Amino acid sequence: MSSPTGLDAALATLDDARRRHRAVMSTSADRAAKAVRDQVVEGLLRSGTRLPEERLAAAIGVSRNTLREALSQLVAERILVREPNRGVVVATPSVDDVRDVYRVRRIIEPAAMREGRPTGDVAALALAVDEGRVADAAGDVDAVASANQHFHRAVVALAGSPRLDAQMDQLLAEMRLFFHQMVRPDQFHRPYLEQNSDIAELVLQGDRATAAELLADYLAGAEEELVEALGP
Amino acid sequence: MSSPTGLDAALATLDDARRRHRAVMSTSADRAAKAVRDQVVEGLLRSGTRLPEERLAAAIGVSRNTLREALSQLVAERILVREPNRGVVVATPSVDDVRDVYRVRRIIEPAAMREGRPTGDVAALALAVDEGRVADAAGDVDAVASANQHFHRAVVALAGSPRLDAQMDQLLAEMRLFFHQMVRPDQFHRPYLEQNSDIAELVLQGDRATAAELLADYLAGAEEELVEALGP
DNA sequence: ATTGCAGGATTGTTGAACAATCTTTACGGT
DNA sequence: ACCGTAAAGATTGTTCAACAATCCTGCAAT
Repeated sequence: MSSPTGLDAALATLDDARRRHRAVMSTSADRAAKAVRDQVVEGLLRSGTRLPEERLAAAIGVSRNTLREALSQLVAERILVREPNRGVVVATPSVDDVRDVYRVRRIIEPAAMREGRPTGDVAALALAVDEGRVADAAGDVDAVASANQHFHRAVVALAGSPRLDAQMDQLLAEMRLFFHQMVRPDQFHRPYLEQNSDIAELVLQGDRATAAELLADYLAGAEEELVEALGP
Repeated sequence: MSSPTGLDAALATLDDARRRHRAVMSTSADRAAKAVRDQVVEGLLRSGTRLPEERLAAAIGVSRNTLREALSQLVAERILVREPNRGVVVATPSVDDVRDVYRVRRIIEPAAMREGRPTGDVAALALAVDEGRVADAAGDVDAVASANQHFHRAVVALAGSPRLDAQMDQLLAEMRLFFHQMVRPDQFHRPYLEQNSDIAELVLQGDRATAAELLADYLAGAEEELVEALGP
């Protein structure tokens, strides 16, 4: 089927490039969604703030119709909440939300770890651990938080499942909302550096079962700490 | 805080009614999304068919802008696929998709079963089993398929997790796409009636651990059968 | 057969419009 | 001063019409 010249391969490469290019550009609505999502995740848009369509659209440089599409997307991601006839508001997660997110994480993360398909990138785990160490040494609290999220994303990526990856990304975005609502989030992530390191070590040694168990305990502890820091 | 008259309760009831009313009506885009989703799930819109915005919008009785919002939602649900500058098409699931959906189901369903929170409705399981028996007795193949889906939805509902429920609904919609692409889907679901019954029995007896194990095996078998029936 | 090129169709995106609904302000009664 | 209410103003939900960019089709020319 394939030609003797390298043509087929070259064509495939070009096709890939085109696909990547389109993925980068994406639609206007996706870019708008990303813009808003980033602001929320970054903590610039706090829980409870209302988002007026007209002004927001103008700020992002997109039409109100397009923005609307973006906002619907974010509502589906549970980052925003729609209040009929009153617009969308940045979600203010309840304790129930924290418990539910952790319920899902406690199921997905250890399971993904045990799954461990060849597609899964083990090195990414170690990388995230290092990233955390560097950030901690530099005293950059936000970077430590980011590294921690990268670690957990890498854990789920071990399963090599696009659907799990997508859901994990959503859960991590929700987690950012939790953090921004904590009273004193400063030192929340730091203690987990050590545990991440232990878990990565176990995975590298091939002992996924104990790694998964450790991770489960870890998550249970983190959940309680978060509920504590959030419950009024 | 509560008044001696039943006023507070009455107000709360009215508020509930309003909320329900709004949930039923929802937005125009949500209704459009449901209309298209139903057609795909029902099998009236087959994999690969292109969906022209103008005609579709007219058919549903909604503006092109609103339809667009609905289509984006369905793309996010993986029921449709967007081909840039060429519109949306009903997704044609690959074997990889089947494997990934089952990978997620094998993780989520047994875990939800083990979770077993008080919120979870055990009776719903038995109900779905009965529904399947009735449908089978009536020789209604589609109804057997529906009952089977209700069973698995009930399994996940045992965890009492809104987020898991939402994901399961998406996965089940994707499953419908798989079925409609099978060569001979007629007798696919029937053999699972028995297994569903066994699992429900175990759960009712409180032996969730073995129920979960049985379910996991069941899912692994179903996956292979589906891949077989789909692989060209 | 393949290439090049008009012409038509469809998508991506915008802007303006309008009814329905919310919010605010101002007003008048008590 | 307090309360409810009515008018005014702002915002949302939704539609329509438009237009550039892109894709598809058929046809002619090589």
